[in-house]
Amino acid sequence: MTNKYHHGNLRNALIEAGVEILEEEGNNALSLRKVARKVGVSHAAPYRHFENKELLIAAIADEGYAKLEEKMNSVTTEFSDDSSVQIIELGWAYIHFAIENPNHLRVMFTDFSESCTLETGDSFALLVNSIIAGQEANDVVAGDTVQLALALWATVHGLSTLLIENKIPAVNSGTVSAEEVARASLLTIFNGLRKKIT
Amino acid sequence: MTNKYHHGNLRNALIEAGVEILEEEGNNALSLRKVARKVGVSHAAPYRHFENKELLIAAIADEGYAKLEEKMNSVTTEFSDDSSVQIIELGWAYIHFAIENPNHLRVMFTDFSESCTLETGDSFALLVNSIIAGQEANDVVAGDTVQLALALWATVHGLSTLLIENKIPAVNSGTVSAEEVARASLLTIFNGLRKKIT
DNA sequence: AATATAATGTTTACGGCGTCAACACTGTTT
DNA sequence: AAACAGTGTTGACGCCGTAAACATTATATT
Repeated sequence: MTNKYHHGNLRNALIEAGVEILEEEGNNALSLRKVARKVGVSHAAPYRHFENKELLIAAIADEGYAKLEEKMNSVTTEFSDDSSVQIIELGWAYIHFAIENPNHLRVMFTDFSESCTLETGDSFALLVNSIIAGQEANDVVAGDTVQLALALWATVHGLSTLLIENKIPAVNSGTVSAEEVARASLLTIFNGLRKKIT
Repeated sequence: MTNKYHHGNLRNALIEAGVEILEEEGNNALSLRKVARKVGVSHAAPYRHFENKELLIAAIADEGYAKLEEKMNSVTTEFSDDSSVQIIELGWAYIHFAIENPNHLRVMFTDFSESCTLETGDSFALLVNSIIAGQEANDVVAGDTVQLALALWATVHGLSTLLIENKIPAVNSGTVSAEEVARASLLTIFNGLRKKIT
């Protein structure tokens, strides 16, 4: 075990090293050889655990989905008493994750593996449940819940990518913060989906 | 111009070849050397016109912004008599462009050059103007017009990326078409921004 | 028109990359 | 104890981005 010809947990070590390189040096710097070097293993060793580079990246993406889901889970319980607040905070959690881990999010949504989708995972279910709760509380408008969730997800995801790709000039120039833009947009969209309380 | 030297219009030829490789073989296949080969020029020739690969890609991205803007321009005039329809069709034009040129859109929003943003270009202005028209027609809710436009843009952009990255299972499985999902989501969001006419 | 100069293209070279095949070590099964 | 499957190493291949030195041609200067 301590003799390092056989590493022991190489697969996980490679994923972890990959995540670190991704976050510290960016997408372009992520190479199989660099990951191997970081773990202290020969350049071909990763091939015993990943058929090719794309599959290592897919595993890194999975790590991201898990991290995001964990975060959204904790937000769900934290704001469980008000479904409207919960929906907004779920959106902000997603965007905040993107801002803090831009390269990780990019990988999660650049990967070809169609198996990895948020909608098939549990994170999307959290959003759907929040909306159902909102509808039951007679606050969120009636309608196809999944359709509402998909539209909201698109908004949240769009804000995330626009922010991390620096496509919003007002944020780039420092006029407003990313969070301000994100929350304002979320409220703009979400208020339209609420029953007007006049 | 001073472009008629050895090859002729090499700079533009490189961009055009790059766009073709991008659309036919995908992002990963786009290399400076392949572009040079396609144009029939030595592998170092591109360096007389682009300082590095990233700048060629930036030029390709600019090409995409121009194409998208052209499309949105024609939609604007085509649906100039109804601002609500106009807004929806602008959104659909954007998403349709993404679906037809997924790799091009990816490049437009993966590029680091912060100079290229839709909001500083004319396309965003088209959307803003449509919303102003909607507000003047007393159909779209009052409020910060740019804020409304940004939120709508985020939704449209989010739908575009989710669709081209195959992140919507119902579309992947063929249950519904991309256009159906896109239009339904657009209407869901947009109806919330309209004054309720009951 | 002759020549100088700047613009453009080529060749050669370097190190990094993804991947493969052949080989080496190790833990497990027989 | 021997065979085997799993895991890691070494070396090789061709492709890549990039840089330097060189070659050619268009334009400017005389």
